[in-house]
Amino acid sequence: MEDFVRILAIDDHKMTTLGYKYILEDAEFDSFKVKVDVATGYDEGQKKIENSAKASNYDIILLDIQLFPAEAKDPRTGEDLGILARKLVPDSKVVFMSSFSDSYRINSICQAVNPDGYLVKSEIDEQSLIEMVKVVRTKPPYYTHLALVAARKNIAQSFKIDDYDRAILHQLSLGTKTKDMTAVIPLSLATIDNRKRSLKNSFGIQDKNDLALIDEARNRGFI
Amino acid sequence: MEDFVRILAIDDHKMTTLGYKYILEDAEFDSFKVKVDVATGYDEGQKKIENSAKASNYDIILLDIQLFPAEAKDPRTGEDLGILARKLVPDSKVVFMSSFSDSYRINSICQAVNPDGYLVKSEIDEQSLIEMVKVVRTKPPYYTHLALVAARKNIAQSFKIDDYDRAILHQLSLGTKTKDMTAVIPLSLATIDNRKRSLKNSFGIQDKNDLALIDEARNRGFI
DNA sequence: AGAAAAACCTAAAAATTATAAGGTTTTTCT
DNA sequence: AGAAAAACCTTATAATTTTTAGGTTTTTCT
Repeated sequence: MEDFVRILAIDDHKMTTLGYKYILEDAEFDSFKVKVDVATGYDEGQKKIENSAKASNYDIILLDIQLFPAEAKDPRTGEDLGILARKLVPDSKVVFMSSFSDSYRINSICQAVNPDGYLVKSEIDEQSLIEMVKVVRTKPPYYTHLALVAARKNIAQSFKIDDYDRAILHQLSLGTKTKDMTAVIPLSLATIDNRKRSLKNSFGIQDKNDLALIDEARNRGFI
Repeated sequence: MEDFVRILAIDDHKMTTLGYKYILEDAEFDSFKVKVDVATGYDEGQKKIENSAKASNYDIILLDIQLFPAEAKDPRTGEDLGILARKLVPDSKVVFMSSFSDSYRINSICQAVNPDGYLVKSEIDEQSLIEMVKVVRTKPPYYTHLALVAARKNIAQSFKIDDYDRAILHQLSLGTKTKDMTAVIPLSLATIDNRKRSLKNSFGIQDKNDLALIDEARNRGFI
């Protein structure tokens, strides 16, 4: 049996969508074949999503975030199309492809759309693109490494860690003694001390020592 | 006339130093040829720097920062060799090659050594390596793009810009209205207002509007 | 094991930053 | 051009953070 997975790829660079198309349509999947429909630009993408609501849905919608040249100042982004898709075709999986791994934007997108995938373009290659289709189809979500790191940063940052905290953690990880940090960080020893303590609190390791703090900070991706 | 530029490349991966050697010795320079001496690891590097002080100096010393495996916990880094070189052979140019573009470390290195070059390894290719030698020889310093961005960040951060400030700048750049930012940033409107004002002060554009703030933030690499 | 150093902790005063509640000026839209 | 909205600014109070000036406990070195 030959099942078809239908994908819509929206990007303002036609070459990019065609790249996705050729790679995915040529790829060998176990139990299905892929058919990729492409849309160049915001308006064409919007139309194809709207049409798909009336006819047969896409299985996966690939959305570039930046759909207008940076200098165009058009506020519409792939995020808006994602929201639209969620409303009109809730069964279609939505996957963002972005050239930036900026954690603010990833966070805002995750809150607004909760996508089934998020790929940072610099991390995409043939393998990961094919893998993404497999994962998103059966057990979403699929995040590339940088996207995951950025997303996790935001979750961790629900308690706030600022530049000073980061500098302290960084110095700790270098093995700088706390008393010598005043030379590098413009805060008093007491404050550095206080901040270390409150970091330990935030991390839930209040009665552990500096090594545990370094460990935990590394685990959470702050170092 | 065939002038020789003598270079010492120190890295704990022999393949890396050999890469530099073959690229630079094969390259065509206008008025000179290059001779690259390699040192694998900290101790060999230290010895060659010490010896060069007694005999003929190197023109350029290329230093990897990480000279021990990450898990080794040895606190000695290329930075220490840089400090040594400045003391023993002040006429040799010192250039760091680092795999991270971490702004804290770049800053600490710039303060301790004030290097004639800083290259982020992911940005190095044949052209840039050759270009680096030309620039460092005649009109240093040479910084790759990421190193420059990171270094500039630290200079700008002499007045402190924290996560909230960055979030505000980011929202501004997205075109979010100030009054709507309270939904995205956990601060009161008054505070966001205050912070925008003090950011303008810090940037020296106190009587300009939000557009000027976005511009300036972009110039300084905060957006 | 004992001394010295560093880490860890507390309390209170000083400084900074956030907020509330007003105002004025500028921009935007019809 | 005029109304409405948003941006911009001020002042006073509340809340938080930093600093100072001491402690105690743990770690490190001889």
